[in-house]
Amino acid sequence: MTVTLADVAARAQVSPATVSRVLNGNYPVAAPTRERVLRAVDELDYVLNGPASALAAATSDLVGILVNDIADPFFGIMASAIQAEIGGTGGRAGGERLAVVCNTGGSPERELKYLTLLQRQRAAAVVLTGGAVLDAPHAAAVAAKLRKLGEGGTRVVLCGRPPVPDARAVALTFDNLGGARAVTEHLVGLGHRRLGYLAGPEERSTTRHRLEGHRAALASAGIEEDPRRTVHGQFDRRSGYQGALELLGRDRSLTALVAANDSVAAGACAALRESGLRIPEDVSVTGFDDLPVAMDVAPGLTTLRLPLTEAAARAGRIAMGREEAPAGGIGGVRGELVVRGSTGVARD
Amino acid sequence: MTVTLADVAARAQVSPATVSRVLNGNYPVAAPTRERVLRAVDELDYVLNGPASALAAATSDLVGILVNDIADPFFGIMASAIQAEIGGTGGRAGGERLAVVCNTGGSPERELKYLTLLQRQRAAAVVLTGGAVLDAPHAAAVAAKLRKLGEGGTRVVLCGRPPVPDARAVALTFDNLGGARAVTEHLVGLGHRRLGYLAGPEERSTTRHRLEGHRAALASAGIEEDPRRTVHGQFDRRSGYQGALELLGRDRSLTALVAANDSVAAGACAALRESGLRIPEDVSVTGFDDLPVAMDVAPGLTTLRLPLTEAAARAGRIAMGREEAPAGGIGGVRGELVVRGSTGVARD
DNA sequence: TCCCCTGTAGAAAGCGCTTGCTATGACGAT
DNA sequence: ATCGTCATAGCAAGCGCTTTCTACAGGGGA
Repeated sequence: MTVTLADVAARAQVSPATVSRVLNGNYPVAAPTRERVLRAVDELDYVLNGPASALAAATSDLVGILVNDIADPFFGIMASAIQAEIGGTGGRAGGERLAVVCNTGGSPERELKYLTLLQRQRAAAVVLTGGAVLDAPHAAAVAAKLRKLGEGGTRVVLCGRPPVPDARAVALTFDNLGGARAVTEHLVGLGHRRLGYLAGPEERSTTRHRLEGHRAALASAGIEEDPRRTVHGQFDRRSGYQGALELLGRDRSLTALVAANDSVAAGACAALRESGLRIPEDVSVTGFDDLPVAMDVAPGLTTLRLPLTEAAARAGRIAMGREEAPAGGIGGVRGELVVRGSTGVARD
Repeated sequence: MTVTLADVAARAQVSPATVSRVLNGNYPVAAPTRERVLRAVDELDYVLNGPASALAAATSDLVGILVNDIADPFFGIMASAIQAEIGGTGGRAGGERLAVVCNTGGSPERELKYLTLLQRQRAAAVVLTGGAVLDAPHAAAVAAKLRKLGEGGTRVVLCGRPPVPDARAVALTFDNLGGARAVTEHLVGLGHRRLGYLAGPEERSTTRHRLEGHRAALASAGIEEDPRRTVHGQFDRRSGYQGALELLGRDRSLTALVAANDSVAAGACAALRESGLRIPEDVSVTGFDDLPVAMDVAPGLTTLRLPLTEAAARAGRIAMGREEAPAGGIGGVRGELVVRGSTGVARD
């Protein structure tokens, strides 16, 4: 029924071993023989059986990319950049891996499930992107799983995620704290003293670090922290919309809204518009990440640009073994404040 | 080194066959035996070897999702919905498949490459989303590949893609033509007679069909078609921006800009704003798809809402064999016009 | 001339799992 | 008491590939 290695071997009048070697290109095969084999492969339209190959070789050409939400452009952009580095060129030796994106939906269970599935497939590498869940038991479970993956020969790379101790995993961390501080400092510099904060999901590392940066900036400006000026939600537009209404309902005198990311900020802008508040005259708004949407809201969003594409591409290269891991297995990625029209001097 | 089925069998004092059957749950195993096995699995922290299993069973639990551009929310949303249906529950029998998203970047070569890779992995199903490349040789190559996949037992589902003849593939097609006509008719109804069209990549089916719908609406309104009022580009924001400038440069008297999708429309809005033109007083703008960005541009985008999530979920279910394929293997999906602030009566 | 080295190909032993077929009790039926 | 029938469990034969080890030429160097 299906064509196998043996069929090719028969047709090319060589042994299966030789065919395998031609296909993998990691053993000397005389040129005429090679050509004969290649011709047979072509004539029979032979397709290697992946599972069999993976079983025999004890590795596969699968690379997993875990994302928290594939519908979120933040992850779409990273996944795209990683995959571009992975879907490379030629043979097991060279590259030619199947980059697969797995959507965890931010759920630790599904994250573990996917890691197990990838472990089961004996994946060549795994790249985990975005914030981690900080809940201790889950963090421990994930760490254990990553450790096992590493021991099993799977290369593990974290991109935009805190390092995992003992898990020979390379981590590229985003400077969320510093970035968030820069954003809030910008606002403070414009005279804002009453700022609302639209945070992400409570237990997420990204949420935590950005919030810390915000608070650090407030503290060093001598602004007292008021828990009623922070609301938690998801990292999406809807949460931004609802959160902004909530914050404004609690305290109409806020002059600035700091959002956990650009999608949230976009939602906040919509809420402000509908409330008849002008941006930035009445309320300034800031985002984070600098996704395309930052340019679509009017006025353009002041935000912190994260070099997502570059960082993700680097993660992909490291996962493929085409680039050195940073010293100590941990590399930091910094962002850059981009000032657009959504922020202005505070009213009053 | 690694724990195998045999280890589990030894520990549970049963044969490997029994362990396999407990794990797959498709053969009667006495309750006490089953429990003993399960306990052993747990104690040894056993993880099934996917390749070995796939080899022996001649199928795998991989489901491929092909997208043209993972960084585009259009595909992100669909991938997310498909994956949600696929990353189901329990055992080979029940569902528990590994949904993997493959980013073709719109390139036919990569599309073929991924299909081969999936064929190589003996994927259980493949879902292809979004427009197809219409170039004849490539279309034929893809069709041949899909046919082979189908013969190999892989279920093939097309979502938002034209049907492929002879390739026992289920197709869920979007009514791009009808939707585009509705959009343009809306504009014509508002008195617009000079409309620019920002099209997608030339050879893409989506581009073609939407353009046809637009032209059909113009024709039935007795508006003469002017090729200088159409520009082609990518399905992204940047193309919308540049295309709008180009179109306006050619003919400043346009009163409406019809975009191939929302991202393009968002770019066009930015271009209009920068050109000092008001939306919709000076120029009306329309999008297509109704992605989140449609609500972020100001004013909100009049667009054609496609039920992406529903359609994709359905495609996922069909791929999993959990839902009947539509009669004849082809199902149509219609959109709905959503009128927001970006369109108004034509000036003059 | 003989031997050893280098280059190339084959034989064969698995990799870890699934599954058709067979074996074994335990029962109720005859 | 005897036998057919279920319900379970084991045996063993692969699934299609990789890779170690062995075999065999041909070609120098001694």
